[in-house]
Amino acid sequence: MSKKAKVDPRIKRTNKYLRNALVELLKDKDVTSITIQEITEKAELTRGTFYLHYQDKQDFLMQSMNEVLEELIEQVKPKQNDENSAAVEEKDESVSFLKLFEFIYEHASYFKVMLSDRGLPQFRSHMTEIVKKRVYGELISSIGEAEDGLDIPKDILISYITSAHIGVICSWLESDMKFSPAFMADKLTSLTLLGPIRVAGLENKIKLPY
Amino acid sequence: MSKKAKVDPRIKRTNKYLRNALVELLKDKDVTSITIQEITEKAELTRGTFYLHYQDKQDFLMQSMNEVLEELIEQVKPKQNDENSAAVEEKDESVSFLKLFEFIYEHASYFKVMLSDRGLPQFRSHMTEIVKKRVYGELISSIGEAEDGLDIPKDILISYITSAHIGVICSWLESDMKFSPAFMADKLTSLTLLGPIRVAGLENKIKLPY
DNA sequence: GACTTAATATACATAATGTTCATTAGTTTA
DNA sequence: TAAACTAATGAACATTATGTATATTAAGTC
Repeated sequence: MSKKAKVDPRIKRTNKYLRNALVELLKDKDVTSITIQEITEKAELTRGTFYLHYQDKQDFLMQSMNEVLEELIEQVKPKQNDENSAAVEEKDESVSFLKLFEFIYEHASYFKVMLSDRGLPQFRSHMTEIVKKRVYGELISSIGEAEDGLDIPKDILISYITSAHIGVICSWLESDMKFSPAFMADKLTSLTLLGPIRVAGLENKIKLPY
Repeated sequence: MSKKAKVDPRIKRTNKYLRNALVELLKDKDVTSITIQEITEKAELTRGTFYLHYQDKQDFLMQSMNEVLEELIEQVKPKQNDENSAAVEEKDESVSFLKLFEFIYEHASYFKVMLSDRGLPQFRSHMTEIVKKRVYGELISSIGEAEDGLDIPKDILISYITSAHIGVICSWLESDMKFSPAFMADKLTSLTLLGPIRVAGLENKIKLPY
């Protein structure tokens, strides 16, 4: 089951051009007001060529999104010893915050526009799902075990954690990655473990507005 | 400076019909694929009437959004003793989590679609700004004072808190508000104060994947 | 070099947009 | 209540983007 399906280089080229054109256009205007015309023009291709590969704009956007996010999943996935499938149960299946920040760092301009409100709305929710499953999957399972004693609904807790995670990523991207991936991963760990108030050192100084 | 500007009842009616039509359509399809044609049809108005009030679809969407969110700001704002402007400095300017949950509860169907990925992307970012300024404004100021000792960048911290907050709201809406606003406000307070791990009672059981 | 397939150029039907204007109907106010 | 105002309608029209079809050219494969 080889992965390489020998795809025509012209197709690769066309897809790349279309994808790049999209990202360029997203820097100026939001995805809603970008037309297929504009995309193909910027990509220096015919509009007909677009329809040779995609049904419509939505189809194109979703496919591009899925390609990038599947790559992200690959990167973030813990390496498996494929040769010795018995060793898979090994231990430490944990997926790191760090890997995620590193991948995003490498594709920053794409993530920045797609997570902004100019980008595809589905991108944010898709990424949130990925963070949920791939980054916090293990943590979530262990919540399941202790569930009875939990005085907070599990899905609220999970939404809290994952949304906060995505929010931190957005803020980092908007600052044009002022800090290193390692720094970010470290801070996010503190926030998750201690909570935002204690991290800020405000536990005695503040009363919350509830 | 009276607030009531005596707006023609026909205009009010038209706006209401258009707004309702939008929300209805958003239950079935995403905002991108909804046309002005469809909106006016569902509202049982002429397309010409639409252009009498709005420049284009985006204009309409933004205005509707702003109206609802300005109402939210009003609700969430601490009551001022307008008659005695000296008493404004009083104390406890705090804006409650509770008020926010209560307002959203009242307008649940609107918030649910608008915060989903079928809605206006700008809605989420606008709401995030409101939560930042109106709900955590005071908290953020006090961070400012203690800023020197802070070992985490302020904007990351703020993004963490506000994104988590919005995330919890979305999860609540998606569950069709299984819990009361008061319950939600209470849980969110715990999460902010203690952090998600301690709230889940996992502080000893888990190692984070960093 | 022959075969295959992607990209082009072009044309066309369809649908939504945004504008205009004369007419009808509902509100305000003198 | 009649006159004056203005919102909504209906209809027409130019423009733009969409999606499809087809014959031709160019690039990649075997």
